[in-house]
Amino acid sequence: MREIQSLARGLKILNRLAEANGTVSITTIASDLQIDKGSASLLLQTLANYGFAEKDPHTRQYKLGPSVVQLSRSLLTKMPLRETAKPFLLQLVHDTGECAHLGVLSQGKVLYIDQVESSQTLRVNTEVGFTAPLHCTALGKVLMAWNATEMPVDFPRATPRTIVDPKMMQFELDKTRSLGYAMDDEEFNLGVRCIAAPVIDYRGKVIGALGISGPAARLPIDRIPEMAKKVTAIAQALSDRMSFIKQD
Amino acid sequence: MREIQSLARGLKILNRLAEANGTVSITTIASDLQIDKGSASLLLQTLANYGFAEKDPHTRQYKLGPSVVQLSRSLLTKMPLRETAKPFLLQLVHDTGECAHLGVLSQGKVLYIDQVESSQTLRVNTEVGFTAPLHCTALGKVLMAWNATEMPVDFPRATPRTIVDPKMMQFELDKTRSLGYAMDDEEFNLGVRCIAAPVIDYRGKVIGALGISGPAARLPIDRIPEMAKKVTAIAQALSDRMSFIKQD
DNA sequence: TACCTGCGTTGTATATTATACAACCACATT
DNA sequence: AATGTGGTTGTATAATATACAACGCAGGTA
Repeated sequence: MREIQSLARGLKILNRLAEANGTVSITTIASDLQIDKGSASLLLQTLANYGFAEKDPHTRQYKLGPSVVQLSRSLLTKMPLRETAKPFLLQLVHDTGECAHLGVLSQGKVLYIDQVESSQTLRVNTEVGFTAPLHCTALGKVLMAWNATEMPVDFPRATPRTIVDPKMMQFELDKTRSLGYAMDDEEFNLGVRCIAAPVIDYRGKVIGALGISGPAARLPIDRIPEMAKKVTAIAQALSDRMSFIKQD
Repeated sequence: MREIQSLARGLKILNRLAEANGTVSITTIASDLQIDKGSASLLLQTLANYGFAEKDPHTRQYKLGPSVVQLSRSLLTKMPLRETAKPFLLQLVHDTGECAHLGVLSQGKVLYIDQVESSQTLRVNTEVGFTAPLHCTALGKVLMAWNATEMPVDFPRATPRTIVDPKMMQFELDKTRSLGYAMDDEEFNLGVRCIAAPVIDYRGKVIGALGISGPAARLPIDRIPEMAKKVTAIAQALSDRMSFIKQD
């Protein structure tokens, strides 16, 4: 597998800009990514030429440019899974009263590609594009359970309840596969529980996961099976629908 | 201005993937962008390694990868203009009953950064990321009027009412500057009128535009001044607020 | 089934071009 | 005004992207 170095460097810079809080200086980028200051300058200029980065002419610092927003829209609007899933997410919110998510694998993480909030809260959809670790989210466990290659090497702790032992995780994934759904029991955010189930392709491949999340108080352990039934039912219905979509 | 060729090629490929409908083959990309088939293959592989492109293993075709969605979210959630503008957009929708937009300049086009739909329609925010030509949109005229460098060379016709003559456009921009707002009189979509006003920085720079759009029937010519007053009032209020934001 | 065609990948030699280094310049800070 | 930090740019070098060609694979067709 050959890789074009300068392109790879440019992409790494984009990721670096994305994880920064504000703007970033060239020297910071250069030292973080171990590349020459002058080379970094050229790469940033190129990124800026195409709108992928933007330079504040005053501070001479860089940040992400607007082109990435265009690309994102292009991807999201053409994604059959997302388009198809929308009504199912709405239905799920209606059935459970909790907010619903749709996620896919991206670079060893869960990428949230759609979300429907429960009734009262009318917050906008900024959570689209959010990424979370696989091992401490319900969506992530589902994606791991049916994509063996995607198992991360370490499981950093997010809360006291996070599963950090690989053996325990194996057990957890076995359970997920046999039950047909996964749960996140305050393993990512304290006080929040999630339940997720797989979305299956026309080829039988797990291409995504959908689920609900809510405060632990509204999702007590003894109600989990009942709620999980609703989640798996919707996921199954969506999978059935997806089986007609040949594309991709 | 030096440009890193291979990075530039990679970014061009991303744009090419974005404008495609479905997936794209390597040969198509190579011939469209006038690059060697083998080189294109390497570039695509590199893009795929970082999640910026995705290869369908079956058809061997490529499409955009999920990383762009992450980048987009990172940009949008950290954009002070967008965060600050939200309540003003909501207010504008409340005041006028029409749907409101917020846009910025990107690569010689208007990029829609946020949108609030009027009451009944509950469509999701997929229009974020949409781009339109400058010369036939109200937002675009505003951005052009106060950014002299951004004048495009040609003005392709979108509807019979599109202004295609550069002289006429100069007049239009003069009018925009003196009135403090711009209008799109069915110049982009037949039956749709828009009104937009500038959003101004703490430095006095026009950093964006906000506006409303609605069916011509609800926005007759004789009601334009009255509606424009509401738009400019909100834009002014947002500008005042933005004057406290030093960042960027 | 066998052949053919079109497409993607990969090996390799070449020279293009990215890179590192250093000098220069612009700011900001003291 | 002087000093230091950080960005840009010129230039020589060699690393590396590139083009070309050969190979392999899959799909379609006879």
